[in-house]
Amino acid sequence: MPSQPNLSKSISTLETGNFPHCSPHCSPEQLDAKHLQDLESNLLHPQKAQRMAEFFSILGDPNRLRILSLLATEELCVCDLATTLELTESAVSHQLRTLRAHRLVRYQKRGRKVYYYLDDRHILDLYHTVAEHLDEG
Amino acid sequence: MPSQPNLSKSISTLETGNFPHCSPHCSPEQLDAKHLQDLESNLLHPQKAQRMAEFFSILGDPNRLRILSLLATEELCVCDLATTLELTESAVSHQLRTLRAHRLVRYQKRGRKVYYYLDDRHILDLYHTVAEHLDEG
DNA sequence: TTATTATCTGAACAGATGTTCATATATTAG
DNA sequence: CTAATATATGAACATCTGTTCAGATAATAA
Repeated sequence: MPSQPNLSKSISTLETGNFPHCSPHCSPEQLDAKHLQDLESNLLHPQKAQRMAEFFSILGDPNRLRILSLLATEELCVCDLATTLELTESAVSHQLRTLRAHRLVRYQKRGRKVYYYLDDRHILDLYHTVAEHLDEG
Repeated sequence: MPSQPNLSKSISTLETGNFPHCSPHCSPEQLDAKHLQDLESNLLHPQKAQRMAEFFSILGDPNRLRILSLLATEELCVCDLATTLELTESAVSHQLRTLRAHRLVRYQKRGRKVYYYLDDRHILDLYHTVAEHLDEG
């Protein structure tokens, strides 16, 4: 079962999009206690960072992304995915297992075939945001 | 140098958010040539999938995410990052190298310190989209 | 029934990844 | 100048990851 933490609040301070580049922090002295406390209030906590990292890691594989790109259009069975992607059925099955475990896809068995389909449309937003990022020079 | 492909067009078919779960595809026959051609037109091509996967992989490490969460608030030098995150300066430096190589952070040298800051505010959108995803039960 | 098809799974293996350690470079202090 | 500080870097190492392979399960076909 994947964990479902609430991360929105912990990153609320990031929402302004205001980056103080080259702010007056040129002091050669150490981090004082107050400043360090400020920093830690904005810091992503280890557990949450871990969960977010795990999620991003799932999208960090080209074959998983290609599987998702196919499933975004229509549901497909393992053998059709394998044929289209030119991968072994075993490799596809292993990847689908990962995607299933993290609730990115669901499946429905019909006859001896198993049809997979996207479970989460937020992934499309991620696609688009990354696409935007990569579009910029 | 990170590549900057245009991915928007190739995923334009994903934009409807319309998932034909359990569509009339129950046929036991093979993929015909036409259907396979349709699929391949929506398929993320290997090179593009590779680039997107590399980008997601960068965000797929908890310590890199924690570095970014700190830099989202203010620029910081390596030693301050290391202190706050309780990592060695070497580990932080290695991670910053990765973030630098993929243009997620920039740096400015002042004296013997090197101050890093976020280079890309799209990362905040990614944060939020993932947060939304993880918020759902 | 047996044979075939579709999928799943664990083990093994190779390749990638992140940290540590030692060392190098560069800047400032004394 | 030398010493100390801040960062960077390559090698070594352990761990993680994705694929292949062999074998297991389940459903259909003959």
